[in-house]
Amino acid sequence: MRYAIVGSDEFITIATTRPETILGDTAVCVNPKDERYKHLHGKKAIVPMVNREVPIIADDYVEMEFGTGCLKVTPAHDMNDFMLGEKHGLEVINMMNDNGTISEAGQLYIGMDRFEVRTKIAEDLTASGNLVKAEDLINKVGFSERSDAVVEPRLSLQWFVDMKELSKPALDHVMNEDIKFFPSKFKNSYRNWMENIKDWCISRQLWWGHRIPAWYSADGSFVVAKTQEEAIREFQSKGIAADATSIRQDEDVLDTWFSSWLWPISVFDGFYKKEEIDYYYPTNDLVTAPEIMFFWVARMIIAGYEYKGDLPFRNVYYTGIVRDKQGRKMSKSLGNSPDPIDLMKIYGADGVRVGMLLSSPAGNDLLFDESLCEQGRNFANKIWNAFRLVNSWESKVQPDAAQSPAAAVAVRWMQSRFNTVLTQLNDDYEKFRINEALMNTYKLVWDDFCAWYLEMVKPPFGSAMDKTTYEASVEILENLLKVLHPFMPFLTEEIWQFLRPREEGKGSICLATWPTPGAIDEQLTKQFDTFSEVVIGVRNIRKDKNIPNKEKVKLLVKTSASADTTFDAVVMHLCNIESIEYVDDKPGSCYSFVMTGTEYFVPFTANVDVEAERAKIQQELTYLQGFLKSVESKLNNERFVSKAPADVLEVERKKQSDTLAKIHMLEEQLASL
RNA sequence: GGGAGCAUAGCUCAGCUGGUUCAGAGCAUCUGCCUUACAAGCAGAGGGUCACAGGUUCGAACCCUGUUGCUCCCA
Repeated sequence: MRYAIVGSDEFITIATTRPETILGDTAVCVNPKDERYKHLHGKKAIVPMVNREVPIIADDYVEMEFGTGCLKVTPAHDMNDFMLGEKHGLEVINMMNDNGTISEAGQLYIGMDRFEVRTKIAEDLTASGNLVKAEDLINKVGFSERSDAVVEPRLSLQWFVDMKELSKPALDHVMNEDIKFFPSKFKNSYRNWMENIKDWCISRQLWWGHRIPAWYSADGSFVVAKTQEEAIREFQSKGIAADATSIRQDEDVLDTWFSSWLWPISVFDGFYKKEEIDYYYPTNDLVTAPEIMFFWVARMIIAGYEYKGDLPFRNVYYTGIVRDKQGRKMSKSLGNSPDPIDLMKIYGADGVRVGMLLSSPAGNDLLFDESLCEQGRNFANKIWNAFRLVNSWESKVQPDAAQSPAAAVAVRWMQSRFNTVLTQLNDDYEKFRINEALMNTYKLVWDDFCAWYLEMVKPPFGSAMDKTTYEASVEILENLLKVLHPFMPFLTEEIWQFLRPREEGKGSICLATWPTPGAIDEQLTKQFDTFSEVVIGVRNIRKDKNIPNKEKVKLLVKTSASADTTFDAVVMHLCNIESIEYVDDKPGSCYSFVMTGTEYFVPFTANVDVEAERAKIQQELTYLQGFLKSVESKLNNERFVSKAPADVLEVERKKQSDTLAKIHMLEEQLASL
């Protein structure tokens, strides 16, 4: 469109996608550096159709390369134009009604819809010779999420809360960690928001909500009051005439967060009653989504300090957002959320719960995948089967049966192991590493309890179970149920009830106390590590050499240290070994494996492939020699030796000596084959 | 436009103060097993240029700079 310049026959051309808004134009703006328009600074232009004279102003805001480099300014109908208007003291003409039709202030097309006017005004501009060119282009237009109407910026009167002073304590107390965020990375965006906080617009043009308690009198002044009667008294005390017919309440309602920010207080009815809020406030943990950190969390903290003079909660745990496999947020409107009830029918409530939690690291999104629920169900099934096994022993218990050495060490180890993991779990929870707590619980139950402990104490087919081991097993399982309970409330309750008779009405696992870690036997832990490697070593030999599990084998041990027989009974039990013998000399004709300072031998059975044995040992040798080389190159590096701390050096030297010893043993073996 | 964050195995993620074999887990994959709690299971195995390019350091997935790609929040 072209705008005539006052006092000359020159025109200035401006591009717009909303030509109807020229009815509200109050300036034309160019970039001060733009040579094309320098001579126009301070002059006036005539807005077409309404023939209003408006100033031509200069501002850096205008991009010279965009469009014609010349901007029409409509402060009432564009946010950036509004800012220009404030800066340059421009007139504001609100040319649109709130139903999207042209208002009286627009002068022309009054009462017509804005889209009709857009077409009509193009015709009229053409007729008057002011339309230079029309072209199709694609631009970004906002649509209402609910009604799908095109959003039209329009100047309106709103209520704001001055946040500057109000928000200061909320920033400080999060920065100094009086209130902790998990994960802490959210402190950064919180600080950025709080340091640049804007006043809070609290009025909304909606039908439903808390209505703004502001009242206007006939002369346009206002008061804030709880009721109409109070408002009238308030007006009268100011000497303003007011009665029920002459005053009216603001029709706007409050932003939904304006009640939510009081939630930590109002949930205890804390503005009116003392008893509950005095007991509970401040609470411990708030669990919520990071996307409402500003809307809700920040404002609850602000309100807490403002109205209670204290923090509302100590920790804020931000969960991830559940997304579908395409990465889209799961939402009701998209309909991409699976029905949890259907999932529960397939995987069980606990299975679905575990599946979700397994992959929900704090602050990261979770891409929902049904296979996670399947994993949860499998875990539940595993626990149930473990219970079935322990439970089956009840009838096999013989009071006078002696506890086997294997079971005795297994119980001691499992108790110690439980305490180790429990300590870890407590730390995980302390740091809100919920999914790690779950994974550690999962491994404690599946690997330590089911795969190792139960196998170690399981009596051979047809044998009796002794009372000591049975009772220890029940107690261990009870403790496991307690740590599982937060993740699998239903299953653990069910088993809890079956495991022992419980007192009517008082026997729920919900009422059980979280276990406290007992002693950890470090020595036993180390012995177990060796033991488990021996078991794996024997299993590998059986597998590689096709020695059936049913066939008993012998195990020979040659060790430079004194023999440690703590776990021997368990090795025999788990690997079907008829005897373990400690020998001084390397036996011939054996399969073997090596661990630090100790060699293990299983005598050849039928069908030995000596060549294959040799190749295997050679392969391991090659690897160890390469490793030794890398360690030694480090140790031969003078700069490493002189600068690295003593303990790091010590570790490297130990690696060197261990490796040398291993290589020596393997070479001997190779020679003896 | 302003701000924050992320990039490690096929997938989802750990890796906390730079230092225990050029990296761990779960799932998935592959190979063997219906071994008396569990095949929804058991025993094993393979799989990685830690986005890319520089730099600092005796030593970098980790610290610094740049590049690329992605995500979120605000206006």
